[in-house]
Amino acid sequence: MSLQHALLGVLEARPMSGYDLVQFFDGSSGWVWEAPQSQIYPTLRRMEQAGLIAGDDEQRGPRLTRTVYSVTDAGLDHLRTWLETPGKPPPTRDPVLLQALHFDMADPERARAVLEQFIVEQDKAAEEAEAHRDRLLLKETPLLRERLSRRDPGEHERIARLKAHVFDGLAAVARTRAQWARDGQRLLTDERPPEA
Amino acid sequence: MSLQHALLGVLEARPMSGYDLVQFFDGSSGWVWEAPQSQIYPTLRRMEQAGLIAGDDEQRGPRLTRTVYSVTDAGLDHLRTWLETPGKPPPTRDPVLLQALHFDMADPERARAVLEQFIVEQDKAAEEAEAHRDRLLLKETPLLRERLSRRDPGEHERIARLKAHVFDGLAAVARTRAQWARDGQRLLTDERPPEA
DNA sequence: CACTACATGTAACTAGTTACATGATTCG
DNA sequence: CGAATCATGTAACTAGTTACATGTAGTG
Repeated sequence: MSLQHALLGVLEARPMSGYDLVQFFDGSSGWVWEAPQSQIYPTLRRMEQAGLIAGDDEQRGPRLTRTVYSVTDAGLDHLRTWLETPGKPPPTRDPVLLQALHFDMADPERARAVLEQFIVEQDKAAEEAEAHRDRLLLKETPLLRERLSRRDPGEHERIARLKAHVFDGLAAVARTRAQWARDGQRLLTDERPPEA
Repeated sequence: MSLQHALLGVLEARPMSGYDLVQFFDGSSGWVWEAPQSQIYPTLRRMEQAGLIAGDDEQRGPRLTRTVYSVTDAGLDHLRTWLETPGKPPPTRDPVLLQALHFDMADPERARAVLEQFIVEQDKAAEEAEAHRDRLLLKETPLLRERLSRRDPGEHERIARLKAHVFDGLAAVARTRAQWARDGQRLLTDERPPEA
């Protein structure tokens, strides 16, 4: 269950409440790993029981409490070990490729429209990933700043580059997929003269 | 649940038993959609109850029966409708990107090794997808031949190109990801002189 | 007769989705 | 005082994973 690793990775930058983490993973900024609110709270409690994180209760007003979680040494070990362990590839299961696989049975115009929406999504995802990559390279994002504040300044550039590279990958894949879809649109409607 | 659509898509080419479908989706040829045996049999029964497929019991020897499923008209409608319906993008949840996001906390050599295995996997996946794409273009694969046998010969070339294009996409994404990982390896170990 | 392929299932589990539910605090 | 935001949960469900379980038929 990689949600645990995702949570550890974020909490390593800065201790946060469940609510903060929900904003991070449920909202638009759940960049590399998305998760709904209903998954996060139970996971946090299981992680606390497992000793990976420690919760600290803070008073916010007379009646409202929030629990701020931070990564324990055991949690850091757990994360580091996972990080350095090659994983087996997840099964390929891509809805849009599955659709495209049978586009010969579909109305070409409707199939084009399916790809059109896909292209818009992928282009948008690529732009957002590239924008975030650039912000990381400039060390402008709040979370990266918090991370770097506890690291040797000599490492800052390398860390920023490594983080940025992930979003570069996200963008590159999205661009590749968008281009694939554009080629598909051409194939769908291409009226080529029968070959000799 | 797209497994249903995947099953309909395969059964459209040729009626098959659960066992045949298990070979197709569980084994190495589960190209675009992978699924384990334990998921396929129950799904087939649910689809039969829903009227999407019809099972025909065949005797294989005195005591062994197999059920051969074929797509019903309702199943074909269901598939076609889904095919022409744009889907919302699945949440991004990529383990290797999540690992890479925190490679600054890992031993560079171990992180390199994680990427190395990933590169080998992606290159292999790309090669296999490209080989399959080529077989499809030559109309050499058994399933495509069965499909084409019930289609107007004038359509054959277009159908083969559309199917092949899906595997082209699979390959392109795998190549992109492999290249990303290679760039990551370079970043991990790059000893650059501090900039002026 | 042993081995492989054929053929079909179940049980227990983990992960993820969708929807509902409740109340506190802050700001305008 | 109303709205947005803070804050935390639960219930019911679907999808997917891992492992176990059973027996038949064909081939050498």
